[in-house]
Amino acid sequence: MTDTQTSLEQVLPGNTSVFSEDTLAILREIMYEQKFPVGSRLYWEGDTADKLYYLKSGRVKITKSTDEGKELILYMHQAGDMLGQIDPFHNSRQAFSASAMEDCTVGILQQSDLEILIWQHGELAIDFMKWMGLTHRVTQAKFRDMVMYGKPGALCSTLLRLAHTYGRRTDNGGYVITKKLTHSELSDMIGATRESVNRMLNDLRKKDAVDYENGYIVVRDEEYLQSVCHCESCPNAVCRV
Amino acid sequence: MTDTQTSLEQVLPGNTSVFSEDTLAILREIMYEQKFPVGSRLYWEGDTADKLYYLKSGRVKITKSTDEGKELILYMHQAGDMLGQIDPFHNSRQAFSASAMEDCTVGILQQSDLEILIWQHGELAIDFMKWMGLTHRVTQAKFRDMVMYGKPGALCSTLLRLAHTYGRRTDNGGYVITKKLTHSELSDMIGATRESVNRMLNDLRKKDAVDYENGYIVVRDEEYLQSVCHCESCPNAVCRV
DNA sequence: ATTAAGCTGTTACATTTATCACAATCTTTT
DNA sequence: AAAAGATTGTGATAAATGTAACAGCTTAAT
Repeated sequence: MTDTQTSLEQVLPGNTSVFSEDTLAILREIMYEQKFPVGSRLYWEGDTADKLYYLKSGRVKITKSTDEGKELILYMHQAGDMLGQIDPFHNSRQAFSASAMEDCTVGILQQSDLEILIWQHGELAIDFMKWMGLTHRVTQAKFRDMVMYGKPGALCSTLLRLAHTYGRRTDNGGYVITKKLTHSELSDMIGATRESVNRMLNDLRKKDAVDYENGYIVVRDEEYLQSVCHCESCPNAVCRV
Repeated sequence: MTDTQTSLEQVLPGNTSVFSEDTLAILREIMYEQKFPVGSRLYWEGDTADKLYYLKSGRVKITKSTDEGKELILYMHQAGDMLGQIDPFHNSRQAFSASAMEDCTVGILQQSDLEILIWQHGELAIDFMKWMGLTHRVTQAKFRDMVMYGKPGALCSTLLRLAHTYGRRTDNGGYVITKKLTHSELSDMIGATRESVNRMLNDLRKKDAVDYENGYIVVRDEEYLQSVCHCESCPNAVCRV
C-alpha cells in the first residue's frame, strides 16, 4: 500500500443513516455481533429471511447470480448501513445473496425481536419505515436510470452514485472513488459486458469526464456524467449504490 | 362492448392486500375520498409527498416522463392497492407521477395523521412495514428482470406479471389479460420501442406462447415465457406490475 | 356514413451492444 | 526474479435494438 492509498482508505464516507441515536441504542441491545471475512456470505439466496444486518465495519454487496455464471450487483453497502428484508410473509426466502467485499463486523437482528420492539416503540417504528422508504427510493431511482438512457446512462449514473457514496472530494471539484473497482464489477452493476464498460470508460476519459489515479476512478466532470443520465439531483441519501 | 368484453371486465382480480381488516378499518376513519376521472393525475412528479392513496376502484399508473416525451411506466395499480411514498425527509417530493388509467375512487391519507396512528397501533405499524417490504420486493424483482435478460426477458416478465395481476384463467391453462394494452404501453414498461415490442410479440405468437382475442392479450404458454426471463416463481404477491 | 386519429405491421437502414479472440499490462504467489 | 493469474485494451464480427417512413387497420368523433 502506498501513502496515497492509505490516506484514501482512511476516509469515512458520509453515511446518511435514518436511524436516530435513540433507535440505534435500542437496536444495539438486541443485536448480536458476528464477523464475516472477505468473500464470505452473510446470507445466500434462498435462506430464510428472518434477520436484519447492521453493518458496523466493512463493505457488503447484494447480488443475484444466474445459472450461467452471470452476476448482477444490486447494492454495495458500507459501515452504518442496515441491510436485509423485512418480509410480509413468514417463512420467506432471501431473493438475493449478501457477500462481504471486505472483512466485516455485523450486528444481527432477529426479525421476531424487532417486531416486538416496533410494537412497543413508536419512534422505532417510524425510523424503520423511513429506512424502508429510503431504500425503496434508491431502488426505484436505479431502476429508472438502468432502463431509460441506455448503457452509457446506466454507467454514468453508477459512477455518480459511487462518487456520492464512496467519494472523497478533490481540490478541483471532482471525486476520488475510494474503492477499487474492476470493469467486471461495474458491468455487473449495470447489466453490460466488461468490454462495453471498458470502451465507455475510455470515451469518458477522452472527454476528461473521468480519470484513473493509482487504480482509483476519479470523477472529474460531474456535470457531464449528469447530462448523460439526465440526473435530476435526487437527495444525496437516494444517490447511492 | 360485446358480451365477451363485459364478462372480462367483470373479473375481480386477485388482490393480495397485506393490510388486515382491523388496519383497514382504522385507516378508513382517517381517509377522505376523492374521485379522479380517467387521464387525471393523483399527483405529479415534484409535488410534495405527504399523502398515501388507497385505491378503492379504477386503475392508476405510476410514471416518469422525460423532456423528450418518452415515458416510463413503473407500476400499474388496481383496486385494493395502496400507493404513494412514505418519506424519510420532510418536505420531500414525489419522484414520479400517478395518473388515472380509468375513472378512480381514491381514499387519501395524510402522512402526518398516519404517523400518529403508527405510534399508537403496533399492528398498524407492522402492517405498513409489510406493505413497504412487499412493494420494495416488487421493484427489486422488476429491476432484476429488466436488467438481466435483455428486452425479450423484460417483455416476458411483464406479460407474466400482467397475467398474474390482471389475468383470468382460460380453460386450457392460460391467462387472458383483462386490460387492453397498446404496444406503446408495453414498450414504456420495459424501456423499449413499440416496434421492438411488436416484433417480439409476433415472435411469441409464432411460437404459440401468446395470442390475441378481441384485442386482449392471451398468455398461452406460461412456461415458455418463464424460460425467457428465467422466472423463479416468486410469490404471487411479488409477481405484479 | 365519413372523416380523423390512433394503433399495428413491416420494410430498409443505422446504431448500439455483445461476442470472440488475443495481446498487453498489472498483481500476487512461488 | 519468475511464473501464474487476473485485469485491461482493442479489433473484427455478429446480434440486438432503435430510427424513419409508410401502408393498412381499428376505433372514436362528426
